[in-house]
Amino acid sequence: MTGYMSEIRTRFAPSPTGNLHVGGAHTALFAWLFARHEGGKFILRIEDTDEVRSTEQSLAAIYDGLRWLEIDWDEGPDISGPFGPYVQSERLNIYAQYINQLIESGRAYRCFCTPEELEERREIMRARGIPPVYDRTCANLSEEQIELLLAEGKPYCVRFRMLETGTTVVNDLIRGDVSFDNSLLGDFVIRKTSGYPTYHMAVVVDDCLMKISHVIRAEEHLANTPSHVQLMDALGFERPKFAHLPLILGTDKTKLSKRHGAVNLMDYKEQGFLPEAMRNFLAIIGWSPGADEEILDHDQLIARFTLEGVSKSPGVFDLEKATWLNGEYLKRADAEKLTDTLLPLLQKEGLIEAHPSPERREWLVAVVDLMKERTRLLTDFVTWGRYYFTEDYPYDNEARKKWLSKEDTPERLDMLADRMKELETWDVEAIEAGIRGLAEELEIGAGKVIHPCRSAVTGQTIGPSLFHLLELLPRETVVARLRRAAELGRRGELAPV
RNA sequence: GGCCCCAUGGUCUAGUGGUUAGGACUCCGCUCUUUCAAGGCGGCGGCACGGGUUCGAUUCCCGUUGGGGCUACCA
Repeated sequence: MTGYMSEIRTRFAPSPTGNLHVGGAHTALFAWLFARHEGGKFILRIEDTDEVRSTEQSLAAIYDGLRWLEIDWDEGPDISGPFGPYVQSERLNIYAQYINQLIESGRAYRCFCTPEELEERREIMRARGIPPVYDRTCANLSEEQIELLLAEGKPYCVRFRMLETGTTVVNDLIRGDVSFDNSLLGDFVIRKTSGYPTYHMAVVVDDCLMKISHVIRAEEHLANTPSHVQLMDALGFERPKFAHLPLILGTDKTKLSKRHGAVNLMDYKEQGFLPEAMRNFLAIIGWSPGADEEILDHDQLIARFTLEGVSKSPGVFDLEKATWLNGEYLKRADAEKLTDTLLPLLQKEGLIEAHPSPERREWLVAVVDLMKERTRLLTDFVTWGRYYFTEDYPYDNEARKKWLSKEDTPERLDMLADRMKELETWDVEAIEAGIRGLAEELEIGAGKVIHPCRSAVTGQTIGPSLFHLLELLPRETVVARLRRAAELGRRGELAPV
């Protein structure tokens, strides 16, 4: 057992300003996997220091997304814990205390520059090629000057006084030592004019107060880390360990964002992804177990995950591969369980009643079992499996072209309908025997009966084993469909479109 | 522009101072079957470039190039 002080604690600290982004889910997953692998704690903390953009709705969306992926947390806004509250807007007095402490010790100072002035000066610095950091205009205001400005009621923010010389070295578990030249780092704002702390202030105070042992976050924060580290040092906090994860990129290799299509994690649920597949997929972007394996379930991911396996370079979100992986999960899925997740979708499409009877459900499980071999997304069941549920299914162009519009098809379909009617029993063996028997009598290949039949009954040229598929449909339905296609064919209504 | 990070096929990646550089997705063939968007088999395709170090570099160092991130009173 490790002692309390050396307990592994990681956190995911999203800001509730939108849905749970795929990138955020990736970060959360890695931090969670690390904690779980190490037998530590995973904390959820809400960083709502952006008073303007934070919403209650986003918070709910974050919960939904994490729960969907089965990422659970040990401490958080909804379950409390020894270091709460876990919502930053409820910790304002804590930050205020540290900010005041910093002002008193001289490591922070009031800045009366207006945003407009700052912007103007930044432009000039940029134009001259000088690092556009705060020029410290207010860094050395005298007590009198400050009193005066305060008396005037001039609005101000508070800035942290960074070290002016030397280097700040960030030891990153993934990238090694990264050094930054202090002279290039500016005094950043720790308290906004509104009185709210900035992210930089809150994140430092909370990570330290909440005893986060490993700050695992996306690489976009690496450049901010020297500032955080100096703040921690000034506050007398012990530095946590850092691990900056590679970013997820879009196919154009830039940071994944809205213009790359779906970036909201839950959009993938809508698209028909299974949470375990998405979790697996996210895990293997920027991480590898080292061996030639990539299909890993919940427990395997936890067992294999290490920071050493995390790569330094960013990875592209390849929807093609995600879809393939989802298909693998579908194949391996338990038909009963899969039926449960599919039911709402089928009901939404109006393909099945709200409360199927036990028999009906049993039938559905058989359909799902037959279909899951060749599906890649949950939505495939709806688009490719329509014919199991309704007579209102389309005849696709391949089926029309190759079989349904052929001259001898109607007659064969009618003969097959007769044959099907006469079968003693309605099961796979009888159906197969009936179909093959007809082909033999007609002295044609079995395919010449099978394909038209599939085309007529499913409207498609592809699908599961025909005999098994027919067995799952009522005999009358099959006969009716054969006759209907024969009739439509004769009337020339099944020509390719 | 400045600072920081990164660099193995189109994509995700394994890997080593000496390997036929391995796997997966995609793509393309072939094959099985009643079909393929299923299965099986096979194939195309890669160490960014230039210098070093070394008997030998994909691997170590430097540079270049390329890509990305940060440069907010957003997080």
